[in-house]
Amino acid sequence: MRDRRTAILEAAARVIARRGVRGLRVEELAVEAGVSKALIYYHFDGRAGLLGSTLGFIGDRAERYTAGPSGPASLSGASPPPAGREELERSLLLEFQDVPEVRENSAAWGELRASAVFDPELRGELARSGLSWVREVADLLRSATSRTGAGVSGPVLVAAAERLTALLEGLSARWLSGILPLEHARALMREAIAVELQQLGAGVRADCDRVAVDV
Amino acid sequence: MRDRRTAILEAAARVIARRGVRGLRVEELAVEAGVSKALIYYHFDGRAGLLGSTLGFIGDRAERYTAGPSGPASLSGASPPPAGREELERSLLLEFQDVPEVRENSAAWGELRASAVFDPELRGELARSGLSWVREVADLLRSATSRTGAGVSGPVLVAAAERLTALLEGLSARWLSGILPLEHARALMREAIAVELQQLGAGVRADCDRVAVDV
DNA sequence: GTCTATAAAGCGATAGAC
DNA sequence: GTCTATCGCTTTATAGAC
Repeated sequence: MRDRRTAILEAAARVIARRGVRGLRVEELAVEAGVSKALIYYHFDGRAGLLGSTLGFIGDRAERYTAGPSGPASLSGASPPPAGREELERSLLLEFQDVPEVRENSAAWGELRASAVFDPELRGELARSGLSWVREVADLLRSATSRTGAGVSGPVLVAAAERLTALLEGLSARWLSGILPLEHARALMREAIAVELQQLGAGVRADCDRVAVDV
Repeated sequence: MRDRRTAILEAAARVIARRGVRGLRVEELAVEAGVSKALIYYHFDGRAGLLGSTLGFIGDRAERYTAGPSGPASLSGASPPPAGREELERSLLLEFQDVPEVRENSAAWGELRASAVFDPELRGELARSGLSWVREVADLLRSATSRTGAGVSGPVLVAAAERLTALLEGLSARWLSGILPLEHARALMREAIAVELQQLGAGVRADCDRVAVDV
């Protein structure tokens, strides 16, 4: 195991995912992390400081697994990144998996985002992580449209990225609160990607033709 | 002022919008409502019962201002509902206004949705309200596409409605947490509506042609 | 750095008078 | 129906030993 401080942050992410930010009790966190309560106060500046650090920790971790290799498959070779659209879909659908690490990160992230509405101290980190995420998705959109959609301007890509990331957060919230099945959320996300790409001029041309025929 | 019970619910919506569900203290609510703590326990079944009642109250209020007339302008006559697309935009952009009642409702709704992730008791009401909202938006989409997009199937409309409502929630969360300016949120929402409508075959035909020319 | 023990405060909930 | 007063548990936070 890594140093105690990191162990506490990992435990905090787990507890937040399970109980929410308001449900996080320093004592429960201590048990989860296998340390004493006092040690948490030694390493962090009270409960508030702990939450801030945890938000940063979760943001970093999310960037790591979003930007990283696409799992076991990537072991098979040092091939250059896959075609833009696949990479885009992979990246955005990554959040919709019922595996502990992902669910934990999504839940914790959603909690901290919701908490930021009432706690201005958390907004800085939230804005920072959000911005880099939007930029990343905008880049993926550019790659995905580089062949067919040449000449798409930056702001248009950024707007599409903002819509896709905001949609992802909305769908994620519904999934986590149990009112939207996982597969349904994935399907809606995939469709949204297709719609945005088509709008940017990278969609399957037939779709656009079909629509025209309907008229 | 109405009866005390209603006054307490109104105060609860205000406090939740200000402090969040997590931050709601019975004592603070008592001060806000101008009553004693004990009276709250007399009218509601503890804190949990109070939250449940408040969720219902907020849901009803949201339906009222979503389905209701479009403000002062509607005083001018008993004209039938406006063209589908305008009505759709009006309905979805209604949530993005920096007036107390709307902001309060949005914030409280977002809070209760976030709380439902960790409190299964809140999910029933959430699912009920969410479903009727999706249906309403799907109906508006049908109206907006009835001329040019004849023959669009129900499930396709529902999926588009689900994407738009989920996007709205995602954008709303960002607006309320102060990382997305109100006007930017409105613009993104409007664009999303345009993109979805075009996909459904109701968009300005020229857009699709333009894309085809780019190839 | 890490623990045990304890102080201090917060908060939900109730009793009982009016 | 509404209030004042208070109880009692929970939770944050710190003191001080090792």
